[in-house]
Amino acid sequence: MPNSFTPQAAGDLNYLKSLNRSTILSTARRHPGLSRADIALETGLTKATVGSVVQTLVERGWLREGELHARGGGRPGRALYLDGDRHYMLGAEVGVKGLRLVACNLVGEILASCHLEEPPSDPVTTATCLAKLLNQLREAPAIAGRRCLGLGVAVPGPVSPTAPILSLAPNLGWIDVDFLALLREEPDLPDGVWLLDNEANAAAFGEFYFFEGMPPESLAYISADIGIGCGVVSGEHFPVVPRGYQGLVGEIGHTVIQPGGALCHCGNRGCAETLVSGWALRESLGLDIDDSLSASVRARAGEADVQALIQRAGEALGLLMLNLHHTLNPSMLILGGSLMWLKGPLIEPALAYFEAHQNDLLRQSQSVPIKIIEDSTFTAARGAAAQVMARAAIEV
Amino acid sequence: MPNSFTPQAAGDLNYLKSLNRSTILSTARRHPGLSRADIALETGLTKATVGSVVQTLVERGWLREGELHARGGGRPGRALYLDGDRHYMLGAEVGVKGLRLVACNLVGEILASCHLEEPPSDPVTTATCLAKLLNQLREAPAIAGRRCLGLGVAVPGPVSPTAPILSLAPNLGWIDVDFLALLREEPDLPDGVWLLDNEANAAAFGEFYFFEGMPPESLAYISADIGIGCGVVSGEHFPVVPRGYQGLVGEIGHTVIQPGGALCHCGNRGCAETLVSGWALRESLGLDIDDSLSASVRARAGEADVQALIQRAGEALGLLMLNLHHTLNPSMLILGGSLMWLKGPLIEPALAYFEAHQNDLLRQSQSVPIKIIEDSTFTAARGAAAQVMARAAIEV
DNA sequence: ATCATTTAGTTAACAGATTTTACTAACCAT
DNA sequence: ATGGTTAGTAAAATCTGTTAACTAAATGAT
Repeated sequence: MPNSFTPQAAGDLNYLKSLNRSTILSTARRHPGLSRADIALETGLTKATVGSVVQTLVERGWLREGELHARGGGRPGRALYLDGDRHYMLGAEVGVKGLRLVACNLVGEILASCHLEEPPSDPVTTATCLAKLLNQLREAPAIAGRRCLGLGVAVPGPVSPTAPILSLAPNLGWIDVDFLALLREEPDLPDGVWLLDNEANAAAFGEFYFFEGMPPESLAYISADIGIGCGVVSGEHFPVVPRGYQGLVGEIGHTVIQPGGALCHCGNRGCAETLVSGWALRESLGLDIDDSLSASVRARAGEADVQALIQRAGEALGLLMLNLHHTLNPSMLILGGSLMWLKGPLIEPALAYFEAHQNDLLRQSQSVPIKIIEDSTFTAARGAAAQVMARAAIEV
Repeated sequence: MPNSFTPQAAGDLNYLKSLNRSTILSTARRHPGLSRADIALETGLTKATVGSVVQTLVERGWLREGELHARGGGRPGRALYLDGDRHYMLGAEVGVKGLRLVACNLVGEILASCHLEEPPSDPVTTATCLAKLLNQLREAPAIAGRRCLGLGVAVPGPVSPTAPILSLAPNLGWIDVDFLALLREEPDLPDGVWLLDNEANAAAFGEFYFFEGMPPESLAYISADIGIGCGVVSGEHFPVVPRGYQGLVGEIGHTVIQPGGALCHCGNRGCAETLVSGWALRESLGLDIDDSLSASVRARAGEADVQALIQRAGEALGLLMLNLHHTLNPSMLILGGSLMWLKGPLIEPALAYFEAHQNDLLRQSQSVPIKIIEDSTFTAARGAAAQVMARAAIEV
């Protein structure tokens, strides 16, 4: 059952209808090609109910009928798929280094995208700029004739769990920004579901929602960028991103892993971010925020202290993964963010540390698959779009 | 909406009925004394629905009518309360140092309790012993005439999220024990809901479910005992304990907070448990597992190195609390477990560390209330009983 | 004391959801 | 072709919460 399906727990017949519609839709999403009868079996609903619900979902452009099943026996079932042709969602990421935008369809394919490599200034200017780019994106031919389900925006900082407000983005210098309100001031933007979420949460959600193949029970997406954060998702039909009381779930960059260590910009010593983050590594290498970290590291790859620095960062990342496993215990780990451009020299020590320090609690059980996203340019933006779809799907 | 309400997401009319009944019951639990009309307002259901549901809940002994409301205006409402007189739940903790048993009623009052201070040996003997004690407990006069809702058992180790099996209890030397199956072999035990859960999870659930006054949005219960673990709960009407993929959520004792530090029994170095746990402190003081830690510490309170040891343990606990806050972000922290007998010398450094290291991410928002349970003898057992009630309540 | 007013709670008719049951559709093996 | 099997649909039945009208019980003004 969904945790975030409706704000209140009690429900009427309308609610029940909507719940079952969403469940059927979700079943079709997670198992493409099932027939009505398969879905009935899978969900526990009757053929009659599934039949009538599927009919409305097809009419409204959420599902499409595919080929006939070819398993012997009686009458073959008609395969059902999410309809990728009649809707789209907008997703955007306001990143420290620029804006990234995507439009994608119900199966997670990116229909059009755009990125502007220019650090955002103040919220108002950024909103205006983003609105302009969004409207440009909507002109893309791949989108023509589709209905827009809404807009999701990912931001580099914790978002209040009770209101769509960015509490703090240290790397942008923004505090308590109601970014969606600013966007609403802009002309010509589409209606629909509007969402704001933390960048790591959005990315995690997207990777989970649009997972190719058998989706994991849960996953954590570690976003290793200027700062380091993490988003968690779990839940079969209605994936839930735990946010915690103040939206700090997954703020692992500020967990202390080296008491008395280097001073962090948060005021504490020994935060994970002092060892592994675009911020700390640039500082150690004497780079500016705009400099390319991976290029510099590659250029100085021969220097022993640079090697040691990256090695230490990798090990810290591995330690974070281990600690994450003992606190959030996801069934899969995904590594993303611009630090992945450092590739092997960072990633290998991280994986090695993680492997080498599996303790009794873990060794018993099967190991945790780890996926690395080398280019996560649009991961968060696409994830924000996925969140829009998930929300829109419960209203249909 | 509940996360653990039913295994499948789709629902029929029966499900809807059960959902609303549970929601009404939960509303009465969380706000004792509301009238039918108040509950209707609170849940969004109509007076008619609430009226009919309340009638059956009163008939079945879950709710009782109380006094008339005294607010001016029209006809006064009739206050409703959970009925503490017609049911009871059994809760038991299989602890490293012995067995603890309680029987409690729907409002969380302990009607009868029992504890045996003798370390459990093998699972079978322990099950036999526990069954005997449970049946003794059921003879208690305070229980006479009540219906038993079931039995919850708390154990000192992770429980598989998919089956009620204790995966690993290092301090008991138990591995993959199906303790409930062993209990089922014993004669004369009552029917009803049977549950097995980790001790910290059970304690956390109980503190949340039977919270006196306005319950927090979520809470984490840190169990500081021989080992150190943590349980998390959140969810208004249907509190959920996240368990993770392998039941390791909250196994914070094995998060590494001092890389290269002392060797832990899990094989790694620098686990939190090497700094703050009954196990590590006893080892440092040269004590046996059966010795009283708090007595020894009090006896040697004058020694500087003992003071320093406890101080360091307290600081490590504070650090754990801080890291917990940045990963699980509960709205309230509860400290329990036998280490709390060390009182001020342990607790004060922990609180001081936690206060002193609030960083920007936290300082913004309101501070986190911390509650200390000095005597948590029956906390986990009562929590297990609470879990039984929660489960039974959705079936009524 | 009586009456209007207000709120609480109940009752009966209603609308809407899923299920049940029966049916038709479509394929395969004999 | 025919029987067996599975997919999907249609109509009746069942059960849910809602709506609307009612009764019940208190307050306060007359």
